[in-house]
Amino acid sequence: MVIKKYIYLCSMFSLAEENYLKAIYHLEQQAKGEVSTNAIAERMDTKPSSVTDMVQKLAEKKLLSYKRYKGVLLTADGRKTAANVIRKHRLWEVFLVEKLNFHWDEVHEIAEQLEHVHSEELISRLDKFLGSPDFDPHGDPIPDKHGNVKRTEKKLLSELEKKQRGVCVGVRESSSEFLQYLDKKKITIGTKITVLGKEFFDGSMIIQVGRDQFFISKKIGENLYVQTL
Amino acid sequence: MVIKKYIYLCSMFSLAEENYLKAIYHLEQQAKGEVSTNAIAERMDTKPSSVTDMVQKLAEKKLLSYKRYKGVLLTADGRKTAANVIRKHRLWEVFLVEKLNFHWDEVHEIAEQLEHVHSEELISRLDKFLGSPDFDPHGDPIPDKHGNVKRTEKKLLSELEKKQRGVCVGVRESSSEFLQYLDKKKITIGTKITVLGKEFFDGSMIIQVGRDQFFISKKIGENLYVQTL
DNA sequence: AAATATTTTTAGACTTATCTAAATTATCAG
DNA sequence: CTGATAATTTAGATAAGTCTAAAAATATTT
Ligand SMILES: [Mn+2]
Ligand SMILES: [Mn+2]
Ligand SMILES: [Mn+2]
Ligand SMILES: [Mn+2]
Repeated sequence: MVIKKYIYLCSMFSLAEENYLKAIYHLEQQAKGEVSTNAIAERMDTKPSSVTDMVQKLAEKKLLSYKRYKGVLLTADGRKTAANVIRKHRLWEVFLVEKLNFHWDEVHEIAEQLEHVHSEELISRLDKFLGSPDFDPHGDPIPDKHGNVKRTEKKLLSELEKKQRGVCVGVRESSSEFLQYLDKKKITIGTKITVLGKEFFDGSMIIQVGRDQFFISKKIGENLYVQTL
Repeated sequence: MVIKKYIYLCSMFSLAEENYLKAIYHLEQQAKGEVSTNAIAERMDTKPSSVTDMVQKLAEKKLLSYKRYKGVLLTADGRKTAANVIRKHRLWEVFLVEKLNFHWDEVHEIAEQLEHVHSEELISRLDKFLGSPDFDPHGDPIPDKHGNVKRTEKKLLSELEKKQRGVCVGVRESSSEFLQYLDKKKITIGTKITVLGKEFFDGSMIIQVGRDQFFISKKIGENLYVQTL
């Protein structure tokens, strides 16, 4: 029996290419307009010179548009490819939490690997197996197979005013530390939160979660997404 | 947010290293004794010179013992590492067939990718989720977490004599073509087969499967494992 | 508008994993 | 035992993706 070579190469994009596309996709959403070389380098924890190399390669492949010194923008192709990687990442996260009982702060690293497994059929069946979920365990929307994302109305908890009420629909940061803090405070996706007080000096708040009332810093409020009720 | 680099590198072995270890492990089982450079090259579909390079690297890492011109043998470490990759491959194959309803001839390629996802916890949970299966969809034994394999008594269908009866417990080759042939003939793991006749000239047989009786070539008989009843 | 600082790109080097071609060692037949 | 053949290794090249250091372009200050 002869083993097939180039599992990755015979698929369309390399692991490195997919990771760059994903990073650029996310950066495009945050800061509207061209994405800078340095921004990509920082997000990917690489050097700007490496980014320039890769960006030139991706431009040749028509996945993004690039003019020297002017930053990049994904093309329709590039955006679709990136969204598909993100779709896979988030579906796998759902699998890990719903089926393998991982905790929501443990799944990101593993999904970073699983998202690069190439098989349309696999993802289509995984999606069905999971009941075609719309959101991942952190409340992030799962793009459909065409790369379209249903963007929902949500704001940061820090944007709520005194006496307003919201339901937690997602986290902006999903580090273990932050997610574990939320667990300790019994906050998860779907939890209802009422703002009892807000301090303008430092942006801190007093909130009510279930029967508990407690203080949260500005940083917490700026990393929790809610829908107002 | 900063993305962690080197998901693969911070785990112990590279994709290429794991594939070499796996290939050598399989070759060791077939032909007892040292595994030759050419044999590895053929199985991996690479050139012998590439094999020499990799084998020298793996020897430095104490995963195998190597003497120039004399072939290689896995060390205990090397064997355990290889068995663990095979464990992952086969568990994922079970997942694909049992949970995602893939057909047994569709899962190998996808498992070739999934087997390189690094996370002990993932595999331990996957194993539990699947009910700690002992065999993969092709009847191959799944090594335990220490790399131990329960080797079962099995022989090739071609070794059976006239009037002997056996139950299919595995396939030696698992190409799509062969597996689809077996489906057409309604043979799968667990199917009972009776040898009605055997032709010494060409090794062909007449067998009974359920109510059907039909002719099979030597090649078929040499790729089907059975346990005699 | 010129000087300075920052960002971005280029040039050249390194690592991993691969290849071809040539050299070396082993094996086998006479 | 010796020469031919086969197997294996070495040497040198290549491609992908990264890095450092230096050059070039852009942005910001004064
Ligand atoms: Mn994630
Ligand atoms: Mn997520
Ligand atoms: Mn397989
Ligand atoms: Mn198998």
